[in-house]
This record gives sequence, C-alpha cells and structure tokens, in this order.
Amino acid sequence: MRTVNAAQRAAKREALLDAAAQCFAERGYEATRTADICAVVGMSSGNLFHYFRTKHDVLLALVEREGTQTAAFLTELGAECGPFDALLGLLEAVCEMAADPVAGGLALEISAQAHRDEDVALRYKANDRSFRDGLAELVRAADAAGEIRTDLTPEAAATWLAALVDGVFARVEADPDFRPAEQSAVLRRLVTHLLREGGV
Amino acid sequence: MRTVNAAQRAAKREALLDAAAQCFAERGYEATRTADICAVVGMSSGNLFHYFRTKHDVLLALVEREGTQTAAFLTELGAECGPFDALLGLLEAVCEMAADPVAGGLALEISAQAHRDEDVALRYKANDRSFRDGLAELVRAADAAGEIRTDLTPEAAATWLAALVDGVFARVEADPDFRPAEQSAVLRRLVTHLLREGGV
Amino acid sequence: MRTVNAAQRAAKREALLDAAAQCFAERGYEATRTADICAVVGMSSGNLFHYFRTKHDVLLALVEREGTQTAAFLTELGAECGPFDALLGLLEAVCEMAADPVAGGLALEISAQAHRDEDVALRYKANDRSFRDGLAELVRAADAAGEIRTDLTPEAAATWLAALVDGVFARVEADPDFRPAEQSAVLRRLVTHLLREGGV
Amino acid sequence: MRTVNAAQRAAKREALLDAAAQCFAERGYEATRTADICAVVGMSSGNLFHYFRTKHDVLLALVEREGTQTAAFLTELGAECGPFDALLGLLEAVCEMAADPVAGGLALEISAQAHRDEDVALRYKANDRSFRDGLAELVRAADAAGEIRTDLTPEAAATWLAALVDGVFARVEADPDFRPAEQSAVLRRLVTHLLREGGV
DNA sequence: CATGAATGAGATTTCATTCAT
DNA sequence: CATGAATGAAATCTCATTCAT
Repeated sequence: MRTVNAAQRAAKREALLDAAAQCFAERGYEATRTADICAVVGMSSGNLFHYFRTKHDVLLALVEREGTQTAAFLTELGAECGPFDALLGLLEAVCEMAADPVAGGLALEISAQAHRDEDVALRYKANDRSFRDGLAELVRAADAAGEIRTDLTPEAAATWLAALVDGVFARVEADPDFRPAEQSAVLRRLVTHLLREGGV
Repeated sequence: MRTVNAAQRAAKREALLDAAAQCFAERGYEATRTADICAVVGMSSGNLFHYFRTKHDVLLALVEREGTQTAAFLTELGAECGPFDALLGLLEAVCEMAADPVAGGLALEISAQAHRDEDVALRYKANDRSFRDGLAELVRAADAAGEIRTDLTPEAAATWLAALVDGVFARVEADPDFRPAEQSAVLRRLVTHLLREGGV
Repeated sequence: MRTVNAAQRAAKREALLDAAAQCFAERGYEATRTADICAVVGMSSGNLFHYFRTKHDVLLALVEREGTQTAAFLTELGAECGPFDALLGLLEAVCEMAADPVAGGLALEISAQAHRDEDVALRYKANDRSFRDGLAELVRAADAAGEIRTDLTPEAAATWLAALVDGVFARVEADPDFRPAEQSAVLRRLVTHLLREGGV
Repeated sequence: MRTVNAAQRAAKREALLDAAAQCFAERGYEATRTADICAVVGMSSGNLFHYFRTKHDVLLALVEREGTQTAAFLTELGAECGPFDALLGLLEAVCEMAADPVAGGLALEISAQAHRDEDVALRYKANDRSFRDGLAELVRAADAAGEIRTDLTPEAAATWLAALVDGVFARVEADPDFRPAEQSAVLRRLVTHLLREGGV
C-alpha cells in the first residue's frame, strides 16, 4: 500500500514539475502563479502544497531534475558510440532541444533566476559543472582514442563547447530566422576546429 | 530656462535608467520595486513616474538605450582601425563587458524578459538585428579588404560571432571560474577560424 | 456539492452588494475603499476580488440589481390591485424608500456616477427606461379601464411621474424638514391632476 | 495698487471657480485633479493653492457662489414682473439651465457631494433654504396680489416647486430623450394646478 | 506671486499560502 | 489526501500639497 502511494506521489510530483517547466518557460517563474501550474495538471490550487513546500521549492526541484536528466543523457550518449561521435551527436541533440520552445525557454529562465537567487544559482552551477565534467570526460576519452588532437586542456575544451551550446540557445531567442537544425554544419565545423586543430 | 530644465530632466532620466539597470541586473525586473530604483538615485518613490509612465516603460527605455549604445560602439569601432581588427577588438570589449556584473546581468535579464514580453521582444530583436547587421558590415569590409577568406555569407558569419558573444556572457554566469579576459585567445582563434578558413 | 457552493457564493455576492450599497450611499463610490466593503461583511480585504473582478464591477452589479429589483417591484404592484391604485401605491412606496438613507443615498450616488461613467450610465438609463416603460404600461391599463382621463401620452405621463419620484428623492437630501410620508397627499394630488385632468 | 491686485486676485479666483465648475460637472469632484482645474485656466499646477487652501475649499467656494447667484437671480426675477409670472419665468429659466451640461452636471455633483460631506451639506442646504424662501416669498406676493388661490402654505408650495425643479434636472440625466424646453407646457400646467386649484 | 518638480501617503489589486471541510 | 475559499502582505501608481527657484 505504501509503495503504491509513494509511486503515485512521485508521479504527481513529476507531473507538477512538467507543468511548472511549461509555465516557467512560457511566462517566467515570477509571472507563473502556483494556480497556473495546478491548472495544467488539473489539480486544485492548494494541492500543490502537499507536494512542494513553496513555489520556490518547485523551481529548485525543477533545476535539480534538469541536471539529473542532462547527466543521464551524457552518460547514455557516451555509451552508444565513440567519444568524438558522442560529442558531435550531443550538438545535434542540443540543436533539437534549442528549437523546442519549452526546453529553450526553460533554460533561459533558469539561468535568469540563477542570477538573482542564491539557491537556484547553487544548483544551476552544479549542473553546469557536471555537464562540463561530462564533456571533459568525453574529450579526454577521444584524446585517448586518438580521435582528436588539441592543445586545449579537456576542461578548457569543455568550457568552449558549453559556450557554443549556450550561444545556440541564445541565438534562437534573439533571432527569429535562426534555425538551429540548419546551422549544425557550422557548429560541427567549429567543434571540429576546436578539437582537431592545434595551437593558439 | 527651457534648456536647463530639459537638460536636468534628461539627466535625471539617465540617472534613473542607470539605477534601473543596476537593480534589474541584480534582482531582475519583476523582483525590483520601483521604490528600489528611486532609492538608488535618492528620489522619493512617486517621483519616478514623472519620468516614466510605468515600470514597464523604464524597462523598454533601458532596452532601447542598450541598443543605441551598442550601435554607437560598433560604429566607433569600425572607424578606428581596419575591419578585421575591429572585429577582434570587439571581442576584447565584449569580454570586458561580460565580466562586469551589471552589464552581464542586465543582458541576461533583458533576454529573459524578451521571452515573455512582446514589447521587450520587439526592441530586443531589433537591437540584435542591428548588432548583427553591424557585424556583417564589418565582415563584408574585411572581405573587400582581403583580410579574410570564408565561404560563410557575411550574415551567417555575423550570426556565429553573435553566438560566441552570447556564449561568453552565459559562461560568466554559469561558471564562477570562467574569466573572460583569460579566454580571449581561444575566442580570437575561433573567430579567426570562422573567418579565415574555408569550406564547411 | 456544487449547489451548496454556488448558493454560498451567491449569498456572499449579495452580502457584498448590500455592504457596497451601504458604503456607496454613505460615503460615495470613490471615497469608499474596497476594504471598507469587506469590513462590513467581515471579510478579509483581498477576498472581495473572488466575487468581483474590480471595484467598478461591484458598482455595475449594484446598478443592475437595483434595476432588477425595481422591475420586480413594479410587476408585483400591478398584479395586486387596479392600475391606478397601483400607481398611487407606488408613490407611497417611493416615499418610504426615499426616507431610507441607504436607498436614497444610493439612488443619488448612482445617478451621480452615471454622469461620469459610460458603463454606469448605460445601465442606469436602461433601468430608468424600464421603470418608465412599467409606469407607462400602468397608465395605459388605467386608461383602458377608464380609471383616468388625460391628453398626455402614456410615455409623457410616465416621464412626469418619474420626475416627481426624482423630485421627492432630491427633496429628502436638500431639505432636512421634508418628510416624504407627510407629503404623500400633495403628491397624490399632483398625480391625480396629471392623469385625471385634461388639456394643456 | 492694492486695489488692482485685489481685483486681479478676485478675477483669478472666479476664473478658477469657473474652471472647477466645468471639471466637477464633467468628471465629478473626486475624479477632478487640481492640476486639471489649473490647466483649464492656463495656470501652473501649484498656483491654485495661492487662491484656495485646499481642493475642498474650491468646492465649498463654488457651492457658495452657486447659492449667491441663485439668490440674485430670484431677486432680479421678482423685480421684473408680477410674482406669478416670475414663478412661471423661473421654470423657463430652470428648463434652460437643466439643458446645459455644465449647469446640470454641477447641480448633480454638488447634491451628491452634499450627501457625503458635512461642510458641503451645510452650504447646500442653506442654498436650498434660501431658494425655497425666495419661492415662498413670491408665492406669498402672488397670493396677496390675488393671482393665485391654493390651500398649500407658501412654504409647502415652495417645497413642491423645488421638487419639480429637481425632477427636471434628474430627468435630463436619466432620459436622453427628455428635452426640458419641450416639456415646459406640462411643467407650467403642474405649477398652475399646484397654485390655482384648491384643496387636497 | 508664478512655476512645476518633488514628496509620500494611500488605494486597488494580486497571489502564495493556509486550513476547514 | 483533495478542495477551493479565505487571508493579508506587498507592489504599482496617483495626486493633493509643498517649496525652492
């Protein structure tokens, strides 16, 4: 019995996080009312507070979930193919994500909130750290496999890969004519340059 | 004297915009109270509304001012040296700006607000458009001067230069160890690759 | 149970309208704060806005309710006795109402607001129209029953009956010694003259 | 010198009262801003307070002026012709005034404010008292001249004459089709009945 | 006296959170 | 646990009034 309830609870928490992701992406964290989130999952307004102590907690949980999902994605990606192909595959995936208004909007919103909220910042930076660690790991592996040749440290390479990812997300928001899918060739070229071409 | 008053008015408007920039960058637009802005310039709470009709108008004016300043900066830059050096100089400047918490935070906040506010979006995209137009113009000039060689159109090159700029801003927020000044060499290398190396 | 809630809601709406009527009559619409209305029904300040979107909506609903009640009163009156007696009975009723500070003050306030607010004016005039239509109908019926004899059209007669009603309300406000109840004889005489005596 | 200044002061006070009358009639006392009144006379906003201590004082002065003007009008009217004709002439004048939006609106606004403001009420009632006294005086004179025959006391007659005047003002506001000028025949008939026909 | 910028109290409205049912 | 009505603090914006110039 307790298991069933726990599973139901978890499912509802997830549903609420999904709804919150959608609302935050569309309207932003502050402009989203807790009642909006409840409405999306068809729940009564006060009920959210059985699952999260505060609206702020919803955001924190969401940021944490994003980090977990990204980490899982990175791990999965590395297992499927060689490390350099994994990195290139990641870029394709990022371009797809950036084109999705919810994913793109949420990423933007979280980074904006991180700038003004200590708690969010902590988790956001941890996520970013773990993302860059994953990238650096792939870079190291690619190097070990002889797939790449660069004088950048794996960490510096990871930093710039992350910057490119950020750049793609930002372009989608700023430029209505920017279609990430159509730009993956240039992106791939930049990455290849970063990792295969030598010296500063 | 009309002139004195008009000048005083304009000066106070500017002071309010400076204060708003600081507050928005620190706390975000929604979390900033109009009274906060007034407090920064040492003004009574209601007085802001002699200069701006609404809080929203303050934001719009700020976005517009950012656009104007960026455009002026681009123009000035192109006049001082050759076009390719201007582009590289721009990157140095961007790295400096990104390191300033107010400039960086404000840029982030504006792009976040653009995602949820039609009016801000309009001006934000116009600014971005004008920024990319300026970049494309420099690329074209550099090409005409034989300083670069690339199969990217000037517009595509400008798009990716803008993406790199966005990426630098984002990195500052996400990674406490990222020092833009220390990274300008890599950035310069990426730009050089983008503009001097050929085919996709 | 849906019914219970809907009934409770409706009851509270009515209570709020009663409270608003009292406040508007005493202090006027603009000088009444929404918190005053809430205090009268013993409600917290924000709660009013679960029942009415704005303070303005409270006023509009009140004006509409006044119209509905007056119409119902007219209908009821006509059914109880002959049409001419109904008209005379109406005057007694009006004299009673005019003596009530809330009813009198509210009538005055609504007409004052109608003068400066399009929406109120629309409903106010519709109410007045429907009141005069009801009066004209009674006049017509009295004429058909041979109870009266006048060369005024039913509409003109209704207009002047309404003017007399307005006059009584105004007198109560302007003249502290005016007791409507003591004046019904003169009023009745004026009405009788209007309806029973002939040509201009 | 002092005389000139005093006359200028008085003229400006009058101009402000005219402007206030117009604004109060159009928008109501509370909705009128002191700056609005100044704008109408082409004066800077703070300057009003050199002529009236408060906005409230403007209203009080206006009410007093209305009373003075009405009294003067009544006196003048009685001197020009016989008392009964004076009464009938008064009705024509009232119908003209009621048709004027400023005069009508102001009357309505003053009576509304009188209902919620002790000071206004005092002056408003004094004005009304003096108006009814003037009417009663005319009735008495007409009676002495054998022009009328009624069993109403002069005071009661004056009360009902005032009620008819109020009624006409109210009709103008409530009924867009009511044209006071077209209705003066009925009004005259009612007055004649009131004063020439006997007993209740 | 004239100006109009500045003050600051106050009003409506919103919404996270609570809690009786 | 679910509901949704109620709470009440807080934020933007208005405007009578003051006062330096």
